[in-house]
Amino acid sequence: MPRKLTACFFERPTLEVARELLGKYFVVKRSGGILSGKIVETEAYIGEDDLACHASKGRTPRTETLYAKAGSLYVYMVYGMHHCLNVVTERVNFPSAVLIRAIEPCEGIALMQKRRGTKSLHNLASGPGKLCEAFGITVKVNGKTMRESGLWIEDRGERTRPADIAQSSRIGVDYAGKYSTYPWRFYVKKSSFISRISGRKGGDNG
DNA sequence: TGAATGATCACG
DNA sequence: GTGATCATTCAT
Repeated sequence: MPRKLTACFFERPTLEVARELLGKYFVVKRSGGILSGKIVETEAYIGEDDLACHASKGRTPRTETLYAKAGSLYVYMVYGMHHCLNVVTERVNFPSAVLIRAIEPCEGIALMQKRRGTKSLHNLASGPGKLCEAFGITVKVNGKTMRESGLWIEDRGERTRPADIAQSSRIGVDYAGKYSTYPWRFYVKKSSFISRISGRKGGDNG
C-alpha cells in the first residue's frame, strides 16, 4: 500500500530529504488520469549562504516560497522557456528546497509522450524542464502545497540502497563559487533515466 | 556550441 | 525603464 509523504518528511535537513526522495514516486492526478514516475535524481539548495540557491539574494517576491512551510511547491520559469519543480524543506523562514531533476516514467506514459513530442522513454523526464513539461507542472502551483495542487510523492516500499546512490556537484550552477563544487546532487547510480548519464566530481555515496 | 525566450532584480 | 543573468533544452 503506497504511503503519501507528509510535511514532516520534508521538515528535515535538506540533504537527507534529497537523498531519501530517490526511489519515491511522484504522482500527479488530473482529470485526464494519473501520471507517475520514480524519482531518480535530486539536488539540494540550502539557505541564503548557498550561492546557488535563489535565496542567496535574500527574500524577494520570487524567493518568498522558499521561506514557506515544508512541503510547499517552489516552481519557477528559467531561460524563459522551462519550468523547474522544487519541494520546500526544513523550517519556516529557512529558505531551502529539493529540486526534482529526473523521473523514470511509470504511469501515464502516452500523455507524457504527447506533451514531450517524443516516444523515447529516456527523453520524457530526464531533466528538470523535461519532467515539468511531461507532468504538466507550471508556475500556477508555485507556493501551494502538494495537496492543494493535486499531486504528491509516495513511498511504494522500494528500498534504495546506499550503495546505489551517487553524489556529484550540482548542474548549471557554475556561478556559485565554492558552492558549485559541493556534492549536493543525488542520483540513482545505475539508472538510465537521469539527466546526465555519468556523474562528475564529488563523493560516491553517503 | 549556440540559439531560443521571458521573468527577475539591481540600477538609479 | 534598461540590461545582465539564468537550477535548460534542442538542433547544428
